[in-house]
Amino acid sequence: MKLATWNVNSLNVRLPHVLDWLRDNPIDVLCLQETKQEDVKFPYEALKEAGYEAVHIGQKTYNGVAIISRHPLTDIQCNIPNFEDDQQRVIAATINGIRVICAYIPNGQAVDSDKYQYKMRWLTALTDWLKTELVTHPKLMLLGDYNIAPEDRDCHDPEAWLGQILVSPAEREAFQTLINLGLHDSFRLFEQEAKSFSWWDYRMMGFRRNFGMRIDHILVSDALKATCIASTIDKAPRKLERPSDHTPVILEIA
DNA sequence: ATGGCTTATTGTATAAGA
Repeated sequence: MKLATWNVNSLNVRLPHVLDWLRDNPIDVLCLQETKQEDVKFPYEALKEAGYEAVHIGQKTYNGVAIISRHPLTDIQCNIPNFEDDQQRVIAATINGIRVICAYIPNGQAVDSDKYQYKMRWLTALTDWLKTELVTHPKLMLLGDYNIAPEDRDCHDPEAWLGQILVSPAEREAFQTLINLGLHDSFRLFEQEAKSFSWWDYRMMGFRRNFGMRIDHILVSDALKATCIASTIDKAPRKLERPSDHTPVILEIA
């Protein structure tokens, strides 16, 4: 089974890329972030024609997450339980016995901003929820845009970014706290090229110069670790006309 | 390099992303 995560930066704009990508790649489950559309506009029909079921929670302009799957989705959960949040950033479903959680973790804007405080609060709530979720669902996977580059090697220029959002010590500690629940960064279970990134700024020819960050991740629980076969980043969609600034991260499991 | 891009919006400038 192959699962992937992709921040599409508006599904309205990127639907052709998503459909083309699904046609060309044998993906079973795709988690999307930043659909930026209300549920009434979500392209259930086009995805169904492509052979996928979908669940989505969205809003106008910002955020919005979806899971699309070739296999049945059950026990749908939207948002983090007991966490007051008017932003649509989490959707979860059970697929083939695996708890699949799709998350769009807040960006944070700047370390001295309210949005950064929200990001940190949000990460705490996510961690608390996952702790209980892991008890009932040992086979669990957290896929999404984390807006955190866990290590210096996940950043094209750690010195320039020192202390900034995406790499700040508190964010990296929060990532580590997730790992300490018994999760594993599946991309790092395998040998990878140096300077592997999943996002590149639209500005300053970021992609052509490979000025990027690895901020999209697939964490897997202890119970799934041994089933992991390969993890890759597919840069092809980032090379298309009008691309998302993120590109898909893929995990293959047995 | 604190942004030169891209998205959406009851728009014609602003907010947000990362």
